[in-house]
Amino acid sequence: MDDRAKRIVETAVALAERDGYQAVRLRDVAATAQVALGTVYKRFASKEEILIAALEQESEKLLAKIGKKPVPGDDQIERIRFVFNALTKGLLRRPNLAKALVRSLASGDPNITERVASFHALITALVMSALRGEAADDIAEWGGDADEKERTIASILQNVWFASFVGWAGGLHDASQVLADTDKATQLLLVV
Amino acid sequence: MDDRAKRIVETAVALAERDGYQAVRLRDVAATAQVALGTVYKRFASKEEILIAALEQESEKLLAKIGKKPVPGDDQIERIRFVFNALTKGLLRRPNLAKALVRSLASGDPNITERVASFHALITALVMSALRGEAADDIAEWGGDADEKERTIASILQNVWFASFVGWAGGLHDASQVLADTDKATQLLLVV
DNA sequence: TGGCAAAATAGAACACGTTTCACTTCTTTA
DNA sequence: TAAAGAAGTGAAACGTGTTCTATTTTGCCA
Repeated sequence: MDDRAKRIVETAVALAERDGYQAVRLRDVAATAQVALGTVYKRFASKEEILIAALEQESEKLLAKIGKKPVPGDDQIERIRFVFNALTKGLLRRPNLAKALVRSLASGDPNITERVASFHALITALVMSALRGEAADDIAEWGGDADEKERTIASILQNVWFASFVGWAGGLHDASQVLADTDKATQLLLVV
Repeated sequence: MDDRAKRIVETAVALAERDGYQAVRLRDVAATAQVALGTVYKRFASKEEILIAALEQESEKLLAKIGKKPVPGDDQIERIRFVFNALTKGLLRRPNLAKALVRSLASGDPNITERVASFHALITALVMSALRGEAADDIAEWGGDADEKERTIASILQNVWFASFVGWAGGLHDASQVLADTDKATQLLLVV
């Protein structure tokens, strides 16, 4: 990402953080990032793409923060809880931004499918690293031959977390419910 | 819902079905429904609301279709499979409409929270009726004192299904994966 | 039945995502 | 270093969701 693209994404993040999705007006983004509107569209095909790029950037930060060391916790349940807690709290620190990102994630725009998939893969890697007590950085690299059962469980938990997070974003319930939902699912799946 | 509102929703459904979310142009909806644009906005606060009303209508149809009789199947797993199969296949019959509805469901628009919640409640009722082998119509009424464990499992399965369905809508995977994901979760949760 | 309030209508107007265009400023390369 | 092409710029323009207004139609009631 070149300089201008970085400024564009940063500006979009700042605006989304302050006032949410609708406040990310591309004319404002361009003006604030000191760039012409045409330049924005040379870098990103749409508003959604800018926000997905922001998600990517935030994900990288998260991975940098918790991916280097093995996930802390004495058993699988604790480690899973740690990962989802970090993820959820990290997003909740800037709720407007989080809602905007969710909206883009769930927009169904075919142009961002690939990046949505890579976000998905990142969360899978995090959850699998928690199941194993390893560092996520190690897992992210060899996407291959994981234990089938582990992958299934990781995928289910990820789905539960995501759906519940979407529910939070839509005002269905508050943030603690997201962790509660994920936690219950974790317990039912792992205490077998 | 009065006559005009019905025509508006029907038109929106028809347009979404043919060409998806972006094809639901409110000027076209108004013209086709033989109604002025102002009338559309007197009935519905936004495009999202029209589509959510459509979802409500489709949900009622589904409930009318499979809610009267006890869910068929010899055990919980089979019955759960039946319910999600009916739901998924029903939506997939008109994939463009389904994607448009998902987009509205996940839009996070606070104005539709209540109706999103009632869709959520409907699916919960369906899943719980499958767990028990009863008719969903019976359960939908007394939302109250269900078995805690059953409610938890229903909620988890619903979340898994929804997240996977959003994944399908976003092009992450094909429709059979939605059923496969839900089915795996069902098995892991019920074979305890 | 005449009149009035509510609802509907046609159409203009506004906001913002997106596209286009004519022009200027860099960057590369011969 | 000059020419050519790539990238950037500012501004206009278009499409569509949403709002607003002036006018007409409808339904009701005294």
